[in-house]
Amino acid sequence: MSQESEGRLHRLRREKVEQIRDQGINPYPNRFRRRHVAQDVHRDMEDRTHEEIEASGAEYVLAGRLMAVRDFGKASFIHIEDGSGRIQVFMKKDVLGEEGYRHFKLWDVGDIVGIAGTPFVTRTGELTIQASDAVLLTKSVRPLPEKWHGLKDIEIRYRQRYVDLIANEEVRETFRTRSRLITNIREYLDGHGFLEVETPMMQPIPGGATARPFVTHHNTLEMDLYLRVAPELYLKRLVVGGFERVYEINRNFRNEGISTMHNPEFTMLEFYMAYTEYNGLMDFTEELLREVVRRTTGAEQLVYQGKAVDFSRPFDRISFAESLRGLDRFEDRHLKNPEDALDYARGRDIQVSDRDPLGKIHLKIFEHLLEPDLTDPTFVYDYPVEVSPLSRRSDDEPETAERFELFIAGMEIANGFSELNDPRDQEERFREQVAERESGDEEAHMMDRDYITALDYGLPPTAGEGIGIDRLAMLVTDSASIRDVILFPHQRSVQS
RNA sequence: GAGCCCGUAGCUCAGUCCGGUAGAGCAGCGGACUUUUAAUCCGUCGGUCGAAGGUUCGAAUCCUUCCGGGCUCACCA
Repeated sequence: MSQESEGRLHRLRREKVEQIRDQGINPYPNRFRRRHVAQDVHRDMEDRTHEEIEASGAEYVLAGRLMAVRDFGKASFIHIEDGSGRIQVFMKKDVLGEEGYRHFKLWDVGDIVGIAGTPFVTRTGELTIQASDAVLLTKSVRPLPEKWHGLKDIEIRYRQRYVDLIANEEVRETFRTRSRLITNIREYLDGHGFLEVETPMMQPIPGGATARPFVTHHNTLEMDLYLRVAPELYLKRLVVGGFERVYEINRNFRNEGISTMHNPEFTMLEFYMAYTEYNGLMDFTEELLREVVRRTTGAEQLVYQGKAVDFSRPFDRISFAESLRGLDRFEDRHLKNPEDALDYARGRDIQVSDRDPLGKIHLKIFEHLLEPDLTDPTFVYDYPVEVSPLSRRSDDEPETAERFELFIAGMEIANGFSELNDPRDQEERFREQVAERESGDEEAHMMDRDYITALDYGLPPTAGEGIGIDRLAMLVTDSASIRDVILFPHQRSVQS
């Protein structure tokens, strides 16, 4: 089963490599210069008649992986595939010569090969290169998955992504789309005066989110370091330093559960805008996403797992409390009284604890009963302050945080808020977190004195936000699992 | 961490309910075929049935444990 197992086919092909060497042929030469890709041929010959194509006399030098062979004895049709696509090649003994055709017969599906030739159109209408020259470039010694069904085994697809990418065109397209998505986000932010920065992935004090970190150790410094759970506190230090609009697209690491929505390392966009508060941030986010989705997919509407999602209309906005009030039989007393809220949750099979503060109970109710139904992009704003330890309190309602989350297709996509810039308030909240940590909460924050010092110098009024890039990639590629948009998702290691 | 499901040839899958000589297609190998499209036709090789133990005259099939994966839940974004 394992990739190390000595399959019969693998052994035969390795023997074949030795036979090829014995014939004086290098199975891995590197002096071939490709001059064209498959797409060049398709593009050049588009809109031409068969006669024009054959009369063109155009010469192409192509290279790629041999994906299919249809052998007729003294002639063969093959398909080769390169980074741009596929092209059919006609291998004819008359043209290649006795020796050339014998060389071709050494090829196997999966080999990397180079060919030179001229285009024509076959009887069945397929644009094809008639090869005048052909050379083996890289011998492949493992059999490819089946041509028709492809590779379906999810475990092999994730563990040996290279095979998945060879076999499944739609997987390649998914990762191209992901890349385009990120490029479009960068361009949008760069075009709006943002500076892209890189802040530490290894941090002495992991901050900016409530999550269990991974720990590592630096030998020379003789200190433990944590893989970051968020770049937040560093990015805000940069706003203190005068970079008024900054962003970072990079990995975060959280030592927590794995699911279709969670990978231990995941990619997050975090950005900060000075002189904006959370309402301005919602406006900005809406324009950013509409534009990025349109540039990435070509439309402002998409279908995710059978559900239509519309980015073209103004995003829905509803306050957290208002959304709860819309629930069946949810009354004011459930909003104000923790015991009533507990009853409400337990009556609907939501796991809550007597120790949960009111805001946390409300959040659990929201997550179970409301979040899954938020299909079109929806901002939910004004969260309970108890579940928003990093955001600024509302000046008018101190129990409410100036915070919003954006939900799309039932997924939490973004989390943003007006930043807390009062150093004494921040210090106090750190102290509370430290107390929780000492009473056993591993996710609670540690004290970050230097961050307090930075705030002492003065953080201008600022709003900041994190957008989960993997989840956004799931949306634009219609992927059901986060592992389908991460090239190498983590798997348990195989015991041999 | 808990529940449910899955693991059979290189790949895609039957066979497991109801125990009785491990199958198919593709790929491979040999042969025919100079415009095919999952090419076709003839022949042929290929298995630690995830692993270990147990029940049984006999286990891919029933039982137990373990390994790996998927989904749901919990935590989280």
